[in-house]
Amino acid sequence: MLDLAVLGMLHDGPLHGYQVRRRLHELGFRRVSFGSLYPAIRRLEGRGWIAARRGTGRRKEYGLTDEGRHAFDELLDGRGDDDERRFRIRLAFFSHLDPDRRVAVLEERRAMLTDRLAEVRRTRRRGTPADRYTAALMERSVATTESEIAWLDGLIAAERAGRR
Amino acid sequence: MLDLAVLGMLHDGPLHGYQVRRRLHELGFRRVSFGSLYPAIRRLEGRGWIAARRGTGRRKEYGLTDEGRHAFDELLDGRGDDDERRFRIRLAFFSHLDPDRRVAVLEERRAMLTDRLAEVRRTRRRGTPADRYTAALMERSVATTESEIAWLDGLIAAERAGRR
DNA sequence: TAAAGCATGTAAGAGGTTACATGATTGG
DNA sequence: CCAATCATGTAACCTCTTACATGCTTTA
Repeated sequence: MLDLAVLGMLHDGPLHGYQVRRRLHELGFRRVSFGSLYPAIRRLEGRGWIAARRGTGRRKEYGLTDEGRHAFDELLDGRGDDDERRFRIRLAFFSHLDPDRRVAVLEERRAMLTDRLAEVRRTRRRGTPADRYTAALMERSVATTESEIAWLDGLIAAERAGRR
Repeated sequence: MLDLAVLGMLHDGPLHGYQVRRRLHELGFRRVSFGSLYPAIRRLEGRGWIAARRGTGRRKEYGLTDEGRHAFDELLDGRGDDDERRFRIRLAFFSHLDPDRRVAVLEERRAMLTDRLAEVRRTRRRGTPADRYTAALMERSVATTESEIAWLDGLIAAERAGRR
C-alpha cells in the first residue's frame, strides 16, 4: 500500500506528486507508477488525510492534515504486517516511531523469518526430490532469509545500544 | 501472475487445486491463497489452457491442454519480465526452457540488476543525507542486489558448463 | 529545435485480498 | 468425538497496471 509511503513522504513538509514519486524511487520503491500514485493521492485527499494548495506553476503541493498525521502514526505502528514491501516502507519511516515499538517491530519480523526458515527446512527434509532449478531457488530462499535475520540482529542491537 | 505458475505445476501431470497450492507453497510462493488460486484456475479453464476431470471424491484434476502447453512455453519464454516474483516463477520451470534461452534469461536479469545497482549508487553519490533507517535500507538493497548477481553468475556458469 | 525530463491526470481491465461458506476425511 | 487438514468455491472490495492524453520547461 502506497498510503503509508505517501503520508510518510509528506511528514516532513509538503511535496507535490512528482516529488513524492522521485523520492520513493530514490528510496528503492521503483515500481511506483503515476497511475497508482495519483489515484492514491486522490484517495488520501478524499479521506481528509492530506490537503492540497497551489504550488508554483501547475504543481499541487500536498501536506499532511492533523488527521493524516494521526493516520500515519496508526499505519506505522500497525502490527502483524508481514510482507517485505510493507516492512521496508515502515522501516523507511522508523525514525517517527517510538523506540520501544521499533525493537518490537524488528523482532516480530525476525520471528516471522525464523518461522519461515523452519518451515522451509521441514519441507526439504520431507524431501521433494526437486530438480536443479527448484533446488537453487530453495537454497537461495534460505540464504537470503538467513542474511536478513543477521541484518535484523544488527539493527536490533543498534537500537538497544542507542536507547541506553 | 499465477498463470505461469499454475500451468507449470500441471506440466508434469494433472493435479487438483489444493495440490497446486501446496506445491507452490513448498516452492516458496507462500502468498498464494485460495481466493486467488481458484479464480486463476477458472480463468485458465476459460481460455482452454487447462481441462478438468473428476478426481477421487470432490477433487477435480486439472491437466494441460495442447493450447495450454503452448501458452506455457510462450509465458516461460516471455522477454523483459523484470520483477522478482515473475523471475522466480520462471526459474522454477527452467528445465522446460531451451538451454540457450536459459542463459539469455539469466543474463537479462543480471543486466537489470547491474543497472539498478548503478542507479542506486548514482543516487547515493548525489547525496540525499538520509537518516539512519533509510541508509540501512539502501545499504541492504545494494547488498542483496550484489548477492543476487553473484548467485546468477553461479547459475550462468553452471549453465555454460552443463551445455558443453 | 528537438529531445528529455517535469508534471498531472483518466480509463479500462486485470488481478489480488479478505472474509465468508460449506462439507469430507483423518488422526489423536 | 473433536480438531486439524483436506477441498472447493463465492463476493465485495481494493489496488495496481498499462495505456493514453496533455502540455510545460530545460538543455544539448
